[in-house]
Amino acid sequence: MSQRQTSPLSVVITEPHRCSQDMRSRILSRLPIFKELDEQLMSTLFEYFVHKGYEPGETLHWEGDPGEKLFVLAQGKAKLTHNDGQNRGVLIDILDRGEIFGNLSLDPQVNYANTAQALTRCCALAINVDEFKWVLDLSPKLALKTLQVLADRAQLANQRFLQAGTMPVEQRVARTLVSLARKLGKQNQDYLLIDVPLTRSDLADMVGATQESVSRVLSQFHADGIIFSGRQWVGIRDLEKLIALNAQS
Amino acid sequence: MSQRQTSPLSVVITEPHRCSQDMRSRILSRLPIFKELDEQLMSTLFEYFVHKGYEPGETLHWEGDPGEKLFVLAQGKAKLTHNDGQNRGVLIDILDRGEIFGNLSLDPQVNYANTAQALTRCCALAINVDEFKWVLDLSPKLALKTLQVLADRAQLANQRFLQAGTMPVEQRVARTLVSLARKLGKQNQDYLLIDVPLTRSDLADMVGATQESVSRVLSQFHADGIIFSGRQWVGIRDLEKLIALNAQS
DNA sequence: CGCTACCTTGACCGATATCAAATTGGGTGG
DNA sequence: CCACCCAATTTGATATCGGTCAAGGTAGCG
Repeated sequence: MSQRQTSPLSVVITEPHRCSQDMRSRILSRLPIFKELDEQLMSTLFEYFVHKGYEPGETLHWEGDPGEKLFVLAQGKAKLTHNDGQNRGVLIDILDRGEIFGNLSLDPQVNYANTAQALTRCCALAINVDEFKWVLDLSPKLALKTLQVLADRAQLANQRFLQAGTMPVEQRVARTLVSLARKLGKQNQDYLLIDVPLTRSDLADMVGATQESVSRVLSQFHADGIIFSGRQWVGIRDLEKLIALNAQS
Repeated sequence: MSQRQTSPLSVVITEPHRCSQDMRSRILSRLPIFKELDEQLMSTLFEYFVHKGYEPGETLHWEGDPGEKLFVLAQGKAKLTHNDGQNRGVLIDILDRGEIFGNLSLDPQVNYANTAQALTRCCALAINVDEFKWVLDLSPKLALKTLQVLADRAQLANQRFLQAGTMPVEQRVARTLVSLARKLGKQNQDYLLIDVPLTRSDLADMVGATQESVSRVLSQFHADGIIFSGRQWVGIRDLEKLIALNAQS
């Protein structure tokens, strides 16, 4: 136990401010949203996307700023947060490769409703909403897919609100870990790593609790042999037990 | 004070299961969503809408059922809720005349994410999502408007979640009353009536608290001369003070 | 006028937030 | 590879908001 440790999290190798042309169009064409687009349209649409790299901690867009763009994460991970003044915030979602965010309402008059911040070195593609709308006119299916994304997010938020009032912190943490594992899990030696740098505070902002409470819960889980953790990372040893925890009651 | 009281809430006079053809198209054409549609399209779209009346307590659609339709409330009030098993639920929004709800994702494969229930006698127009989509193909602007509705709702839910963890119940109730007053307020003699039948439980489901806690808070507000209330209704005497309450800290 | 669903009040207690120190993981530079 | 360092984490003690359980009240519909 006294041996030297390094964080088990994946290191993103992308050069900052750069992701290959090739990768860009590959990412885009794989997106469910663009699946049913005809090729002609797709290539003109892709022209409009600009790419940019970000270092961990850098902000892709700020809540409250004019919502000029729509983003797609091409590489790395980012977090989507919503703040209320200087107080604590909500961590709405962890964004992974291929996810869409930014001004989903597609109305440039509307400000960004949340802030996107890089968790790892990452690369994002962005398009002006006006240009996106222009394509939308040609393919309403795109709009439907966008609707779906928003509907899911609204749904998620309501569920969180519900759980915040109903369940004890322990269950909320358990549930959150499970869903993170499903989304970002990476199998290591003898545990399932949640492959993204997440502080206890981040986790706290996801479940609606304090950093300290989350820490206590994780300590307990650790003592019970359910998880394995370090700074900014959590590995799951016993997913079953975790699932059982949030099913009961 | 010993004089006989009747609820000050407005009574909806609509015949059940009936709202005039005239009213229907008037309601629809006034909707922001349909504002920019050309007349030809609008009239064909309106053909698809069917109307139906509901008694208080009746359900317009159930969470979990196949999301076949999109609704527009033509008259009366309804509430949109989200439940988790038999436990407590969330009251997502109070629906007023002209508001859209139902399966906003417009994917008939998706189930309704929430339940809509009449609070007063009311009348709603409904359209099959398939038919709506058909019109969508002709006018993508419609989709944009729908996106806006969803984006707002997601935003609202996140704010609620944030407040649930950050603010004491008193402030959450104050804030909720203010927003209800803004949306549904009707000026009476010496108070601003929130013109919709809302139980303490409903209010509790909006702020994420128990009926009892809400009752205590309202009692306090009453003692402080801020509000005036009876069964299923609340009137606001001092809106300023209420606003001050949720602004502080 | 009576009944019942809705609302109020009280007592008690537990889960969490807060405040306050330690402790340490693991990145960095030598 | 090792020593250093600091932000991230853990842990403790304490206060308290608000949930739960349990009776009563009462508004206002029929």
